[in-house]
Amino acid sequence: MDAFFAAVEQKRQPDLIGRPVVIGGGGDPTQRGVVSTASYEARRFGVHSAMPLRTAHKLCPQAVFLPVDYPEYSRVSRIVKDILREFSPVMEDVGIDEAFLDISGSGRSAEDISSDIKSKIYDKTGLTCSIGIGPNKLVAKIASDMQKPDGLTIISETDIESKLWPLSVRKLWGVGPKTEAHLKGMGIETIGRLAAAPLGLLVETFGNSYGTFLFEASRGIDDSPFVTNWEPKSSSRETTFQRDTDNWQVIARHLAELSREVADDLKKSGYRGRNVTVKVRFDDFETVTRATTLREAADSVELIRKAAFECLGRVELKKRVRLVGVRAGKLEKAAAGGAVKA
DNA sequence: TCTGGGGTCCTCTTTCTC
DNA sequence: TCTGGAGAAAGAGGACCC
Repeated sequence: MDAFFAAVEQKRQPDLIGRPVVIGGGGDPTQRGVVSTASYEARRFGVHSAMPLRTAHKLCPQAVFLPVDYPEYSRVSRIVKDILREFSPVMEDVGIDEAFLDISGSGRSAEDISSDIKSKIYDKTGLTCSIGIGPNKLVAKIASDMQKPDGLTIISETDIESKLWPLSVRKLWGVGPKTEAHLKGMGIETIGRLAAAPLGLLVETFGNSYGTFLFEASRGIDDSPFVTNWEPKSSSRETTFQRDTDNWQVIARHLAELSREVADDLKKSGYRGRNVTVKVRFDDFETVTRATTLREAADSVELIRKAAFECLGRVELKKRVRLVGVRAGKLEKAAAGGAVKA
């Protein structure tokens, strides 16, 4: 979906159409938070996702800042996903505003299906999307990014060299800022240059798994399957304080509250965690985690909180704390009926 | 001066168990 | 009882995604 959160807000508040809109945090650009989505009007001022709200406000003070309204975006997301499933039962969710669709068995042309999908989504939601067609998920994903908004890009196996190779390595799904910088240091800036690198060098530099991935991805090779049903592996809550703190009471109060939220989330989703991890980020952004394994999987506030405090006790609180978080991992499905104890 | 929150997966090291 | 090795599990950190 194109600038999804911002587009949903512009749809329900039409006076926002044509204006720079920035969605993020609590919607107050003087508070801590980052940009989730910026409308295309705001992007012209240099505002982009993951940018601190304060920075966005400096770049574009006239923008309308709004809080993230997940329930509403999820509602619209479900409408979109339902439409996609009409076109193929093989759909893989990629977050709230993206999905992969396997249309290889449809017998229709990609252009046909794409224009059908676009018009159906527009009819039901008033929103536009960008579609990428490729021989696999990796290539389709890159294609979907090439023409936005409201784009359609088709890349076939024979287009890999001409369409993929000139692009920055950063365009590959799985190459982030760290790897981009590392590759740049090796003189590799484009996907084409990456494709020219010997497998041995990549494996030596990045390890077997990631090195092989880079080698294949640069050639447009991706045989990863569609993941059509997904089980959660962990469930977590974390908070960044508005001001860094060294007040143990404040930290403890938040840790207790986060533990409660994690337990609530587990109960609602019908899972129990076998493992509890506490995360602490200090004012210099150093982040440490401490984990503990429970005797048996739990979803009770008491057990999760107790484990969380045991973990916190192993963290040396030598600097001001910026963030605390609690995560339940090693999830197991709660036994039937276990979640409805009165 | 800044740098969210919710996730996944990988790697390395340590600890446990046989 | 001590020792060492192999392999699994646990713990910590880091990179990446939306």
